Amino acid sequence: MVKKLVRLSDVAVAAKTSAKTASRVINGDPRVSAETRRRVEEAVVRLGYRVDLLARSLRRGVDDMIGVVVESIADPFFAAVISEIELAALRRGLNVIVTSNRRLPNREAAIVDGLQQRRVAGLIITPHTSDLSYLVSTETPVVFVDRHPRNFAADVVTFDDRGGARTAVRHLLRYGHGRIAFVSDDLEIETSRNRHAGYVDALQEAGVSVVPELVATDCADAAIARARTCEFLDLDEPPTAIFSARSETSLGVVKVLHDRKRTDIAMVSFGDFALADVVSPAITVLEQSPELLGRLAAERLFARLDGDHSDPINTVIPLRLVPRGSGEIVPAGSAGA
Amino acid sequence: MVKKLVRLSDVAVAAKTSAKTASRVINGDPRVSAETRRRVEEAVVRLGYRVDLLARSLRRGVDDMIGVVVESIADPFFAAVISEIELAALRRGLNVIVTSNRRLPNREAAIVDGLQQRRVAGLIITPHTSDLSYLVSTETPVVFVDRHPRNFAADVVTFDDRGGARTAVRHLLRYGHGRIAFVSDDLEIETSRNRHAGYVDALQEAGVSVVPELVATDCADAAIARARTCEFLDLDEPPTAIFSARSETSLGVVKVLHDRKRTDIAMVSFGDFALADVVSPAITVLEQSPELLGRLAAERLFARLDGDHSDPINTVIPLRLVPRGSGEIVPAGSAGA
DNA sequence: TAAGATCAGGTAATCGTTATCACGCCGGGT
DNA sequence: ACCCGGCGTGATAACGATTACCTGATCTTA
Repeated sequence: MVKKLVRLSDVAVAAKTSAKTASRVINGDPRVSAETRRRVEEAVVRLGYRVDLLARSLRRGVDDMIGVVVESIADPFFAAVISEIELAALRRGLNVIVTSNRRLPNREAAIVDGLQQRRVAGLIITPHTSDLSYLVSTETPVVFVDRHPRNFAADVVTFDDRGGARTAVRHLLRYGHGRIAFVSDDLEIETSRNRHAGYVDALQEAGVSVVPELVATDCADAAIARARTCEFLDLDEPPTAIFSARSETSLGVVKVLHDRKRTDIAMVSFGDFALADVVSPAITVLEQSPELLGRLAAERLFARLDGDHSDPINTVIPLRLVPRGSGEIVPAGSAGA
Repeated sequence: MVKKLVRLSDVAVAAKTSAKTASRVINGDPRVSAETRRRVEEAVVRLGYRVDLLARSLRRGVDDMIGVVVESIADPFFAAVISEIELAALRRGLNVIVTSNRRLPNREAAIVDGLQQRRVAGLIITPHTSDLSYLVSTETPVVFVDRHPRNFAADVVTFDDRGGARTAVRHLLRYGHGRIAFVSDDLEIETSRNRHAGYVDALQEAGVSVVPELVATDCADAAIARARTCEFLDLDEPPTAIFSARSETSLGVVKVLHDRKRTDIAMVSFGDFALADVVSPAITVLEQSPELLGRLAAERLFARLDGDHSDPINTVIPLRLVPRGSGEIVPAGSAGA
């Protein structure tokens, strides 16, 4: 039924030599005479031989593949991260196996387990649960992205979430806003927590108190962000500005502001998104580059693969505020900045 | 250096039985006595044994992994397709290797080659080059998505590109447009070609001739689409409507129309995108569901994996026009539909 | 010229799992 | 009493490539 595959030993026979020598040719070992090499190469082509990567990896003890675990593949942010990692891996002759935890509590451990059983060369993980005990005793190099793992020493690449949020909120404060709402994902997620902390930092240093009714930290998707934004606008004393801590939630906020034609409400988004510069007013964003995140993570991982045994490195990517209009709206009745 | 892994034979020794029997327990073979089973399970837990998936796949001849080849992982469309495939695979206990051809001519063959050398259980491919000779002699089940392969019989799942484009252009014609521009990616790509054909169909059946200067088929990204749109608008006789054959190009078109405040120009986009309903005017789109595409492709592939040997099936997903405003703009000086 | 180095090539073991096949053992049908 | 069949089990051989280790032969070099 299944067509017999061509093995290395078949090639060896055809080239009148041993499997070992054929292997040498395949792997570019220089200690093979030109003549033998030629014969082997000819046999490879003639028989249509192709290395069995599973067998090779089994023997070598490590697969030429890196595992990537993100929250969601469909999220443009993670999609960009993955894409960049794949590109870097490609250059190094590695393949990428992508998995998403979809925020399911037990899924992360199961995924990482599975990847280790495949003997991946390395892992790049966006930790969701904080419990990483499942890989405590691992030899596999791991790099964490976007979030810090708890109780686990490894390279981490993140954005300056807290500092960035502080910058964004300061920006709004500077334009005279006193009632600034905060929209984010669950505070269980480290990025949300840090961005919230930055929000609080900025308000406190300006002597503005944090109003609980202006803080919504349960926006797992754009739809929920929409609902919360509506609630904000329906308050007796609605906010004059909104800081959205994530692109996904920003889509919800923008949608509501647009539907209600509230061009008087300022807004800054943590994270850029498509058409942010096209809607009216254009959205002021804190620019974060998922590509850079992916690239730096891949570089770190590769360094480890190359035997870098130094202490874990913590890379923090700074963020840049890109004013486009929505963040420079002054509150009604104000004289402006 | 490398910690010795626990092997199945170690488990066997600890459980005072043979490797084969231990294997039987691991794989849920019923022909093991309860007592032996218990001893093996205990040993597995005590030693922390984990199957080596590489070894298992080598022995079995097939890896529990499916390979997915798309054009770009970062493209929201493909990201959604991949995400859905991954979900389906997860339910079946399979993992997904994701690769992108990035439109590099030789890359596709190399990728598929590599995946086959890994003995993937199946492949889901968005064919880029039309030459698929590299997998002609394959046993591996393959499903093509979004585009048809040339000279290769296999399951294919696509959208009704031509019919959809026809619908979109008819829509514009109905609103009185006579000068309708066409913006798309290269016609080398089958989807572009089909959508262009649908565009021509609609014009011809309405007795409108195709004007070459209103057709731009070289828009590989949003930036080029922007440039072409500018050129259209600068013509002596500019179009009154634009049909953009892809979400990516639509972003470029929308950007220009917005920058120039040309709210008098109608537009329909093939493919929805974030904020399409928020910009002004909201963009009328032909709704295509990448999730459905991914799901159907995965279902087809799984059916093949389960031994379905019937003739290749061609699945075509219909599209729905979603009027939102931009497609219902009537040309200046017209009385309307 | 002899000892040592270098080189091409080969043999056999190994990676960890699973398939093949054979072996006792027990109960039931004849 | 005897044979058959199913069951639980295990020894051994794959799966396909690589690596550790070993041959000879050729080439240096003191």
